[in-house]
Amino acid sequence: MPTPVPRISETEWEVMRVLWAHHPATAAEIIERLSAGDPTWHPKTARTLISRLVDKGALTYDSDGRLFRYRPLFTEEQCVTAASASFLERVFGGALKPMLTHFVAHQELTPADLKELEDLLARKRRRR
Amino acid sequence: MPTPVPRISETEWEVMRVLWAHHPATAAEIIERLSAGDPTWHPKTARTLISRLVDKGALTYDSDGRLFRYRPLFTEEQCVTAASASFLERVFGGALKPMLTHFVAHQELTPADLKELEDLLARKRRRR
DNA sequence: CCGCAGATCCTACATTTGTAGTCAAAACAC
DNA sequence: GTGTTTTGACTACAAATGTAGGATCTGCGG
Repeated sequence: MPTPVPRISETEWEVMRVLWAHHPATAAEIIERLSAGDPTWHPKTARTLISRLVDKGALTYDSDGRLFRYRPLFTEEQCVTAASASFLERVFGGALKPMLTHFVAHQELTPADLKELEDLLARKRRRR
Repeated sequence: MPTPVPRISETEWEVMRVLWAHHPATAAEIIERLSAGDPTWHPKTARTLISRLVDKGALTYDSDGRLFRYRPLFTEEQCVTAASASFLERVFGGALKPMLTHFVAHQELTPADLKELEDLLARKRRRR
């Protein structure tokens, strides 16, 4: 069976997102991109998180001399799916419709987005 | 300003859900309902979580003799909103449409649910 | 060759979370 | 009224998380 997607913590998600967007990448590159988005990132902190992600099997690397080029072991899709299922269960007790209703009701969407989602739902509905 | 919604952990959510469904409630009642849903709940564990929730300001209680009747200090709506915003930010980098698309694409919805959501979106769209 | 910037490795430490156990006081059963 | 149960208070302890600091190695600049 496939290794289950490891549990990724809040700050670890930021590291993963950087790597999904662009990999492989060295620690320095990752840190670079992280602090571009948020200057408060401490390099040491980022390195710790990278190591932990390797430990928990979310990342791996290829050594290039003494340099490591990191890359994700799971796609963003896989991790998103796992985290979403967990969130749905935790906060909405697994009930999907209330969850979607909540977001649609409370958040902003452009008319174009609304239309697009409407179409997606309509297609999905007709396809059954 | 209003006290911010405290951060509620995974297992704590189960305790909160019991209280949102029915409050005030004594520890014994809460434990009762928890183990009804999942017999593996240990009473001691539940009590610890209740205390922690009081500590972090998510619950309060009225003493009735030496008995405590607990009740939520925030509505389910408030906590759901906070947790949802945090999830959206963490997993989807704050992008709502991809999030909705993901759920619609990956989860099961009855045709009736699909229709209902479609209508909700349509109404929302026309109302602007 | 020599020191130094930068890379990885290892260590640190307070908090939060999951999961209970112990203790003392009160209430209830007889 | 004495032993038992119940309730809340306090304690325990490992794993995960957030946030770094220090030690070591090493290739590059001189």
